[in-house]
Amino acid sequence: MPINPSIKPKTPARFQQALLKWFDQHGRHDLPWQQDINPYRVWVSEIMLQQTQVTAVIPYYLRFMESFPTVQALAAASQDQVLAHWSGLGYYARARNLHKCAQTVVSEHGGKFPRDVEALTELPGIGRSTAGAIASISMGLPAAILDGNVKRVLARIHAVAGWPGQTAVANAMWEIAERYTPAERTGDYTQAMMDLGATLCTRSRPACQRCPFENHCVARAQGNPTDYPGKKPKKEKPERQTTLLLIEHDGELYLEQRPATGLWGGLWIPPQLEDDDGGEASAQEWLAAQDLDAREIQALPLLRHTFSHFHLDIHPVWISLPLKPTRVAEGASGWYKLRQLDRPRSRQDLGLPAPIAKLVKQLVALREPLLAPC
DNA sequence: AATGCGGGGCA
DNA sequence: TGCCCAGCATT
Repeated sequence: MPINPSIKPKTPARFQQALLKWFDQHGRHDLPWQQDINPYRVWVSEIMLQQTQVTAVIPYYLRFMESFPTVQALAAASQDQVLAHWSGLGYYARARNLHKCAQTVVSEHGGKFPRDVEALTELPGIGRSTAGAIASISMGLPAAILDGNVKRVLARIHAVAGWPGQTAVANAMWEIAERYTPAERTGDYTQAMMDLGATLCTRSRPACQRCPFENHCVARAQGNPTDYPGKKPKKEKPERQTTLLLIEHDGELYLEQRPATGLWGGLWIPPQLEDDDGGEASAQEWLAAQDLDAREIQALPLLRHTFSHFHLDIHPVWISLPLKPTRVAEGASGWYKLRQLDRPRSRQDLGLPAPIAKLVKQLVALREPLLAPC
């Protein structure tokens, strides 16, 4: 790829024109949140899309909208119901913020999202970019966004060096984003930028040949579009160990609710021995301490779950009890049918972290011959 | 196994 | 203001 130093990005007006033309012809217009557009629907989609790709979000979004069609419905729901709908998406603090935000919109804004970026930003879980997306897409206001897709597109077109996590780099990109954002058709422009980043200007193997800015992109001219945006400096992830006690009686599993904030906040998991890699042996110890008798104990294969800042090695131990104990945990806890836990639709009031859902699935497979004799 | 995604919250 | 925090899909 020859380097052409004379290449220049388009002026804002030409940029908008080319982008909107591309969007009209090749962009996606049939996504669920592009139908019946209103602030509530756009807001929910934006929060989900912050962390997950479109194809994964769609089923969650449809289920969410079916259960909570309005901000009032969401505000009236229990946090457990909301977390259950979020179960498997990750970043559960966002679901908690989503719920809190709905209640704020109802109690302090009469059930209407405020029609201005600054006021939107005050709401829990809504930052500058998400506020811009809601304002432009659902209200037609001339507000800029700078999500991951837009960062990638702009960083490449202008060959912006550095990692966008750095304040100076982010500020430079916001300035470019504001400069390009048009006063007319702002919502279409916003969706077009996100669409371009998601479908053509992808992290790896960008489809530059099909890009409307192929001949006006500095990174393309340099021949190294994937060098932009700059990478986050990486650091070592520590490893932590934990033993999970999958306590089962008669097809039911014992679960406890996590504290409201922090890791897996508000979600339901089996009793946990933290910083423990003893597996079966420490499970025996725990049972003795609880004065419980197990009918059967079986260590299951190690499950490594990686969080953003550490690895968690989960040592699951399946414990089959002959009798259901009367013991009650400090916090919320309960016994739940394994086969219901295994079907998201039938555990509408219970959020499970992804690795726990995976373990439940394994357990069901293990138990299936016993549960459903043919 | 590495990567990245947007915002909250704390020193 | 600059860090650290958080869960999963994709690659």
